[in-house]
Amino acid sequence: MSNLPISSTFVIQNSLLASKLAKRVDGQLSAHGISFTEYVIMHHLSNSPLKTMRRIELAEHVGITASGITRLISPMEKIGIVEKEANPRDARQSLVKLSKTGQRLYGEASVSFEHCASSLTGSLSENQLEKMVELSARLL
Amino acid sequence: MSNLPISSTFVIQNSLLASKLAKRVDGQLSAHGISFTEYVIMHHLSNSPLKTMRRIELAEHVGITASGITRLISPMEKIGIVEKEANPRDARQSLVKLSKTGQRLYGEASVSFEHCASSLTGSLSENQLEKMVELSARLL
DNA sequence: TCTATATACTTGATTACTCAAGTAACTATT
DNA sequence: AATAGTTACTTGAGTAATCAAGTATATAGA
Repeated sequence: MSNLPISSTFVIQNSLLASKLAKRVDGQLSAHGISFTEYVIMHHLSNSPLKTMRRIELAEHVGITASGITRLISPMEKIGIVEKEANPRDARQSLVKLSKTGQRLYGEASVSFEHCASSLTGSLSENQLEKMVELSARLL
Repeated sequence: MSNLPISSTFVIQNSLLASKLAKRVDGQLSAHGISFTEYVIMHHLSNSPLKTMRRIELAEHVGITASGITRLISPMEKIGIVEKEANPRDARQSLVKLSKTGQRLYGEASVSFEHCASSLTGSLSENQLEKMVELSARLL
C-alpha cells in the first residue's frame, strides 16, 4: 500500500502500538487505583537499590519532564505510596522513596500488570520478545 | 537488575521508546508547523485510495479517540490542509479529505520526517527494522 | 411501521502532560 | 570570597488528549 521507507513505517507503527498497550494496561491497573505511568514510576523505584531515586533521574527513565514528575509524585505522596527524602549532600535534590505501602501496592499491581502484559504479547514467543527488547534498547 | 518477565519489560520499554521518538519527530516537524499526530493523520489520508477517510477509521489508525480526531481535524480544516466531505449513503458520516495544499505539505514534511526517522533508527539495519515492524504488527 | 438499538460524530468538563520562567542551591573560576 | 554558570526542582499557563453525555442518523426486529 505505502512506499514509505521502513524507518518511517517503524516510527508510526511504534507510536500506535504504545498507545494501544498503554490504554489496555491502564484499564487493568485502574482496579488498583493507579495509572500506567504511576506503575512505571513504582517499577523504577522498586528496582533501585534503596527504593529511592532523584526526580530528574525518574523523569528520564519514565520519559516525561521533571515538571511532569512533580505533578505525578505529589498525589502519590499524599496517599502514602512514596515519601520525600532529602539528600544531605545536595539540598536542591528531593529524593523519592517507595514507602512500605507503595511496595505492597506495587507487588499487588504487578500481578495484574504481568498478567496483562503477557496476554497482550501472547502472539509472540519469549525469544521474539527478547529480540524486540534488545533491538529497541539500541534506539533509546 | 530486574527479574521482571520479558513481556512486562517489553511493555514498559516500548512506552519509553515511543515517547522519545515522538518528541524528537515533533521537534523536526514543527519546522513545517505540524505535530507528529497531524503528520500521521496526513499519512493515513495520503495512503488511502481517495485521500479520504471516515473519522472513526482515522481514529483507529492513529490510536486516539473519535473525539480527539474532531479536535485535531478542526484546525487542519481551517488552514486548508483537509476538507470535509459528506457521504451521500450515510448522513452521520463526515469524511475527511486531504486537500491539494495538504498533499503538498505532506510531501514536504515527509522529507523531514523520513530523514528524522532514518536518523533515529540508524543503529538498526533494514532487516532488523523489518523484523521489528513485522513482530510489532502482530501486537496491534 | 413503530420502536429499540447501534453507529458516527460533537461538545463540556477534566486529566495528563508540556514549556517557559522562577527560585534555590551547588560548582568552578578568578 | 565574589561572581558566573549550571543543576534540581516548582509553578502558572497552555495544549492535547480523554471520558461521559448529547444529537442525529441508520438498521433491525416485532
